[in-house]
Amino acid sequence: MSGQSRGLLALLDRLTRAFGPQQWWPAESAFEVLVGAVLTQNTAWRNVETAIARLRARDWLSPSAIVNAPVDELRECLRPSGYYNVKTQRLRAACETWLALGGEAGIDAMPTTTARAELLAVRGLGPESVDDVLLYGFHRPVFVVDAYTRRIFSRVGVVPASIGYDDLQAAFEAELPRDAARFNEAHALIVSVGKDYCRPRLPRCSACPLQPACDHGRSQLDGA
DNA sequence: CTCCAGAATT
DNA sequence: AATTCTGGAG
Repeated sequence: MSGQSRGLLALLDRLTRAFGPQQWWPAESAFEVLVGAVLTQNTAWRNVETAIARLRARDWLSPSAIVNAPVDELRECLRPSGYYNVKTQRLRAACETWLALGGEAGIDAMPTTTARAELLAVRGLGPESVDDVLLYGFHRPVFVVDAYTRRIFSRVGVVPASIGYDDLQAAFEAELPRDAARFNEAHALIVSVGKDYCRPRLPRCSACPLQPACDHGRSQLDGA
C-alpha cells in the first residue's frame, strides 16, 4: 500500500491545503451566472468578462433587456467570447425560458430537480451550464463537473477517462457531503489544479499537489 | 464526428 | 504556421 488515500474527499483536502480557500463566481445575481455559463462554453473566462462588460455598459444584464435587444447589437456585445452567432441564440433562448419560469424568484421556488429539468430543456444549456447556474446562482448542492474534473480524476486513476457527465457527477455526489458551499469550493480547486498543473499537455506532475496520490504523476514524472 | 470562433501554446 | 483546448447541438 502507498498509504495515500485516494478517496475523493482526501484528494480535495489535498487541494485545499495546497491552494487555500478560493473565491469563485462572484456574480451579482443568478441571472449573471446564467450569462457567464453560456458565454464561457468552450471559451476562456477572460474573454467572457469582456463580453459581460459590454452588456453591462448598455445596461443589458437582464433577461428582458436581452430578449428586447436588437440581435445584431447583442451579437457585437458577445463577439469577444467567441462562437457569437450560436451564443447569441443560446442566450436569447435561455432568457425567454428564464422569464417564462418566473425569473429568479420563480426558479428559486422550484425544487432542484425541477429547475434542472426546466433549464436543460433550453436549447443551448447543457448539463454543465445548468449546473453552474444551480450551484453558483441558486446555491443548490449540485456538483459541477467539467473537462478538468474528468481529466484530473481519470489521470489520478479513480474514474475511467470515458466516464460520462452524469456518472462523474454521481460519483462526487455520492462520496461527498451534499453541501453547496463545499461543492462550490471543490469545483474552484479543481479548476485551479487543472489549469496550472494537470494541464492537457505537459502536465506539471512533479509540482502538483495531487502527485503523491496520482497514478499518472507517480508513473510519469512530468511531460507527456 | 463535425461544426461553431477564438486564444493559448508549441 | 500548426495544433490544441474549453460545451453543446445536429
